[in-house]
Amino acid sequence: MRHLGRPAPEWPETAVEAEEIQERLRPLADLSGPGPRDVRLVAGLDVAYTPAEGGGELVTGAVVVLDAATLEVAGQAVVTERARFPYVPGLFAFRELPPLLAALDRLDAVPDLLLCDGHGLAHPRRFGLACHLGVLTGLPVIGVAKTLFVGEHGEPGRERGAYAPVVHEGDVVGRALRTQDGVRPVYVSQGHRVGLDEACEHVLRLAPAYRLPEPIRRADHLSRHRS
DNA sequence: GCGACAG
DNA sequence: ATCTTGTCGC
Repeated sequence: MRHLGRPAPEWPETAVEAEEIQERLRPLADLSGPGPRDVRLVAGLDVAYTPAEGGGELVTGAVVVLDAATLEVAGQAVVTERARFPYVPGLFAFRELPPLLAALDRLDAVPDLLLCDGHGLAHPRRFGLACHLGVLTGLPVIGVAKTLFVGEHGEPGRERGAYAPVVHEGDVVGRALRTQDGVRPVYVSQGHRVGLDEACEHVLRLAPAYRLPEPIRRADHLSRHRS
């Protein structure tokens, strides 16, 4: 899938510049549902970190594509490079985007849906990694995070499938979704071209046995073994 | 002003 | 994210 990620023409030097980019791209995120009809290939993305020789750090972006029906691996790609931005809460897309876009470019087939670790709409400026990834690739993206970043929510029911809306500054920005009975919920938020209801349905269907959806678990494992 | 803060 | 062993429980 060549040319999905633009050859980064401008990259922020400061946090202020990074925030300006988020503000400028935010309107481009499509938050209208429902989203793609028939999803055949789903990709999970994750990044692992490694200290680099002589200072700095390396980021390893991994993408694992699964057959949405059987959950069997249909493709994968891994890319390791030097981190281009420091970790700043709210701006970590600028750390993970480069290796992820590079890995996506190495895929043979274009996925119908992307699942990334981290938030989408549930972000201080409503433009987390999932939204940024969607705007840059044009693909439908769902954000799945392990911890709450912004907003608050009630305790979802104990059973798999139960959920509670995450509200931030008066807006519903996502959901705390229980993917397995009795386990901590994951935080699902819209990234691009997928409705919230549909996003939760996809996450639930893709997480038949563990807390995190299978595509993300596979990407997590791949990024570690190759970093 | 102080602390907290996706990964 | 990463640093880290065993251990309690299903």
